Amino acid sequence: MIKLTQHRQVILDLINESNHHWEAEELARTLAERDHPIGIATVYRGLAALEAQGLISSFQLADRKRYERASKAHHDHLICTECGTIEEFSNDRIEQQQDLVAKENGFSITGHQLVIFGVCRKCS
Amino acid sequence: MIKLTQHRQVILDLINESNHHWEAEELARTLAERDHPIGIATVYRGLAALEAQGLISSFQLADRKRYERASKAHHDHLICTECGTIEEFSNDRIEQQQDLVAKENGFSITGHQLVIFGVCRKCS
DNA sequence: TTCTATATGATAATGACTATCATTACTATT
DNA sequence: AATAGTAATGATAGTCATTATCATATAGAA
Repeated sequence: MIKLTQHRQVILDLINESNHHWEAEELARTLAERDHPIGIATVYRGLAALEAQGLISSFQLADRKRYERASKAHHDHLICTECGTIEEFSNDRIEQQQDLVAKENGFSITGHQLVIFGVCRKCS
Repeated sequence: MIKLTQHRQVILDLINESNHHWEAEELARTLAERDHPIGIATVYRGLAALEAQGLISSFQLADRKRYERASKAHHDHLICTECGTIEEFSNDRIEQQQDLVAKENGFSITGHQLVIFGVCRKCS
């Protein structure tokens, strides 16, 4: 049984403070800055445990994982290729078409990852 | 100026032989089996060069990149979480909605990555 | 208090990928 | 044919995100 230990609670609280998309190393650094250092291996294990319990979500961006609150409504991401800004969006038509595509291909859908890349307003 | 050297041509030919989604190490191994060993660093550099020239495309799946022919029509991927099968699909409505979502958020779209996860027909 | 199970931290290890550098290959020029 | 310049190559060291290992600490049940 996966425990929600104090360390994990602290990680979860930090993630739940905002809509930020956290990298593991970023979390470890921020916790250290707040006088709550947690070993990087413990952060990784904690993130895995929290995700397994459905308390946070993650998505892969290039070669590293980003973590965010699971309590947000389902959404996908827009990423600016200039400044790295991540914005969220939700689009029911896309969701419906994804379900349709899965069915048409004989797949029983379990999830998806959609990232749209572009240049944001500020970087244009 | 990026050259299309013999090594790179061999890599390109292998990728163009099929619709397969190749990992770098897989390419190196297959070339070695065909008595055409290419150093892994050379494979990586070759893949980067071929992609820069628009001759192949890639997408990131978990912690590693997959490479495929660029001559395919644009498509996205369905991946079976049981057996790992990758299938391709194209859906104009999703493409259109992505453009709309980008515009609505003030983004000038440059690309996207969409992966739908599920369980395929065979693994149900 | 004791015992058991799990978490933790530090660090070594892993694996995908890249940098370095001596050497080789390619191509243009003479 | 020889030479020069440029880039590619291969081997391997290095980088970095992540995980495995192991000694120790902690939590909770009995």
